[in-house]
Amino acid sequence: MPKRVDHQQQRELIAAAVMRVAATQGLEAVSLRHVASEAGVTAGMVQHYFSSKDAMMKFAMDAASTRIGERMSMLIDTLGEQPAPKELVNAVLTALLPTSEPGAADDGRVALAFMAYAATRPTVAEDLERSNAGMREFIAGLLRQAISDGQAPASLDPDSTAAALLALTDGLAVQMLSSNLPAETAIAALGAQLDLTFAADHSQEHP
Amino acid sequence: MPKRVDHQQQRELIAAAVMRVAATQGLEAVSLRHVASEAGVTAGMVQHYFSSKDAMMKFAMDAASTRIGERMSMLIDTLGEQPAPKELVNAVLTALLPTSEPGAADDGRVALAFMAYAATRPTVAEDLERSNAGMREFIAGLLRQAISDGQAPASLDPDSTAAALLALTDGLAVQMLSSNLPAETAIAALGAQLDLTFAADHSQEHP
DNA sequence: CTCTTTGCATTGCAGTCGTAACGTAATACA
DNA sequence: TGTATTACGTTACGACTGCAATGCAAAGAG
Repeated sequence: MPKRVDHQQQRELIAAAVMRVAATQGLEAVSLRHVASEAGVTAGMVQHYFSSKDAMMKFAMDAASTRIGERMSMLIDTLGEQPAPKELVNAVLTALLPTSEPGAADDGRVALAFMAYAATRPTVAEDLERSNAGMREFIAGLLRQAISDGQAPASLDPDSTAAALLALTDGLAVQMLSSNLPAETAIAALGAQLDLTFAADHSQEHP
Repeated sequence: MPKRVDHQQQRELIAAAVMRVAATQGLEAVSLRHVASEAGVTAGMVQHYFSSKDAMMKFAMDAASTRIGERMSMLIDTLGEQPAPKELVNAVLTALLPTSEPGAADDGRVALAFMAYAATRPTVAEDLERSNAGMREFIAGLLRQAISDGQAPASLDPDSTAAALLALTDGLAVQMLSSNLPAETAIAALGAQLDLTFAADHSQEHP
C-alpha cells in the first residue's frame, strides 16, 4: 500500500479555506479552484477529498458548528464553578456576537451567509432550525435554573424568553456585520435587555 | 424620432423580476439571462436598460427600499388619527417581519440576501447603515413622543431602545426566514418586548 | 418619402464554474 | 524486487456568466 495520509486532517485543511473564502468574499465566491488556491493546494486534490462541491460545503459547515460548540463550552468553563446566571447567559450570548475574538467576525459572516442561503433552501433551513432549537433549549435551561435558584423572576417564561434573547442576539450580530453596528453598542443592548429580563416583574403583562 | 417608451416603467418591470428571482432562488441566481426570462423579455433588452449588472441591482434595491417605505407609511395611515404609541411602534416593527402580507416573505428574503451581501462589501454596508439609521431615528422619535405624552417611562432611553427593538425585529425576521420560526411566535415575542419596554421602570438599571 | 434616432434581438467572446477522465509519482506489502 | 494501491496533478468538456458588437424594424421629423 502507498503513502497513507490523514484524511480527516486534509479535509479540515480544505474546510478552513472554505471558511476563509466565504468570510472574506461571500458564499458565492466559494468555488473549487478558489478554495484550492486559498488552501495552497490544487483543485484536483480538493476533488480527491470531496466527491462534490456540496459534500465539501456540508463538511465545512459541520466543522464550523462543532467549533462554535467547543468555543462556547470553553467560554463557560472560564466562568468558574458557580457563575451568576445572568453573567452566564450574558457570556453565552456575547460569544455569539462577531466581536473582538479573533475569527469571530469571520464565523459570523459565514453564519449570516448560510442563513441567507437557507432562506431559499428548505432542507438547509431544517438543519438550521435544529441547531437553533438546541441553542434555545440550552438558554431556556439556564433560565429555568436561574428561576429555581431565585435569581430570576418566577413569572418569566423560560422558553419564549430564550427565543427572544436569541433573536435579539442574532439581530445584533446581523446589524454588526451588515450595517457596521459598533460592538460596544451591541454588547450594551444585550446587557440592558438582560437587566430587564432578570429584574422585571412579568406577572402583569397583557392585563 | 421613433417609438417612445416609458423607461422608468420598463426598468421597474425588470427590477420586479430581479426581486422574484432573488426571493425564490437567492441572490447568486440573479443573472442577466435568468432575470430576463423571468421578466418575459430578452437578455438584450435588460442590457439596453441597464449599463451593467451592478446598475440593475442598485436600481432594484432602491426600488425595493422605496416600496418598503411606502408600505410603512400606508400602514401608519390605517391606524387613524391618534394611535397609542405602543400600538404604533408595534405596527411599524411588525410590518418589517416577513409575515402573511403578500410579498412580505419575498421582500424579507431579498433583504436578508442583501445583508449577507453587505457583510463582505463595505460600500454596500454603508448604504445599509444609512437606511438602518433612518429607521432607528424614526422609532426613536416615536418613543420620544410617547415619553413626552407620559405613555412610556421617562427613564427609557429612546435611542438605545430603538436600536434594541430594531435588532430584535431583524433577528426575528432572520429566524423566520432561515429557521422556520413561526410568525405567531415572532409576533408574540415582539409584543412581550414592547410590554416590557413600555411598562418597566428602567431607572434602577446598573445600580 | 427619406432619414435618423430609438427599441430591441442576436451573436460572439473571454472567462469561470463543477465535474469526469486520465496520467503519474510514491510507497507499503508480497 | 515487483506490484498493486493510494495520492495526487493535469487536462478537457459542456454549461454558464457579464458584456460588447452588430443588425434591424419601427416611427416621428424634415
